[in-house]
Amino acid sequence: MDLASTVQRLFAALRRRSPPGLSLTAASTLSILDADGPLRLTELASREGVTQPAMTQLVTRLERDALAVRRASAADGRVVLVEITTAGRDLLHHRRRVRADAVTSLLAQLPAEDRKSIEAALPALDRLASLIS
Amino acid sequence: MDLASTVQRLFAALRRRSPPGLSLTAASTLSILDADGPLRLTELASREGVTQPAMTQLVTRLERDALAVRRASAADGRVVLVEITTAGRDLLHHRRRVRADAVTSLLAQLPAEDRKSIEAALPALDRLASLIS
DNA sequence: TATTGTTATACTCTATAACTATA
DNA sequence: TATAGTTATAGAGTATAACAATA
Repeated sequence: MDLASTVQRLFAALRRRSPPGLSLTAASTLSILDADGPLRLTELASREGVTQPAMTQLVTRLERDALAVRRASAADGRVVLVEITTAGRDLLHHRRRVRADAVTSLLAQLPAEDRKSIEAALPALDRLASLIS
Repeated sequence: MDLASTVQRLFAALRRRSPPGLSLTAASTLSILDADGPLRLTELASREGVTQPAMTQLVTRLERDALAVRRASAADGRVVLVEITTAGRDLLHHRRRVRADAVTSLLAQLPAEDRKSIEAALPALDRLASLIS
């Protein structure tokens, strides 16, 4: 029983219950844009750990779906600033709510002591995630 | 701070540090074959939560890479039995070891009480994962 | 007819290499 | 020349629909 396998199993399960229409990377990128405002494409690619061409295409899809827009930088003509739209924000928040509800209802099926230990470990797991990023 | 987001962040981080050469679904499918022996293609698809055509293609890739083989069923001529090879088993175990080592070295960077609470929650998280599948 | 699996087709997502535009 | 981003190309991975073989 190791943490990596457990995380993988949990994630695979979550993914299967996620509403479709937004890939993992797309959702994660929207989260960053939601939290940290307009960002350069290169900065986004670096934060997501994907290549610049991959981010170009992802942003193109997000823009096609009206979830984000490209803007020019006044300071540097080469730079593209990516910004989340209201529709993007709405979709993101809706997905989060749906997913959180699903997890909550699953947790409710566990014994109380299991819930308690998971809840107690959450801040530590969060710090672990921050450590890795 | 919710569990779903934390799991997603942990998984994204793990994925980025995973050695290449085996996708998430490929690794997960090999795990099933490793643990539960030769299985029918339909059974594999159902356990992975993917469609039958998707599993056909995945098994074709695994077979091409010599990680699994197709076998005929003596009892039913329609059935394909998928079996992990020694090379598949070796690769799987190697990946697990590499990943477990990475997680261990990361956990070592956390305060002792964080490690303790994560360790304490692991069985509960495992049960949660089983619940979802 | 029902079940098992494959093939055909299309889309997302990713990478590397080559390119364009701006600094 | 260096940097920011795009385009070209290729491959993995997924889905739905249509098909072939076996039961």
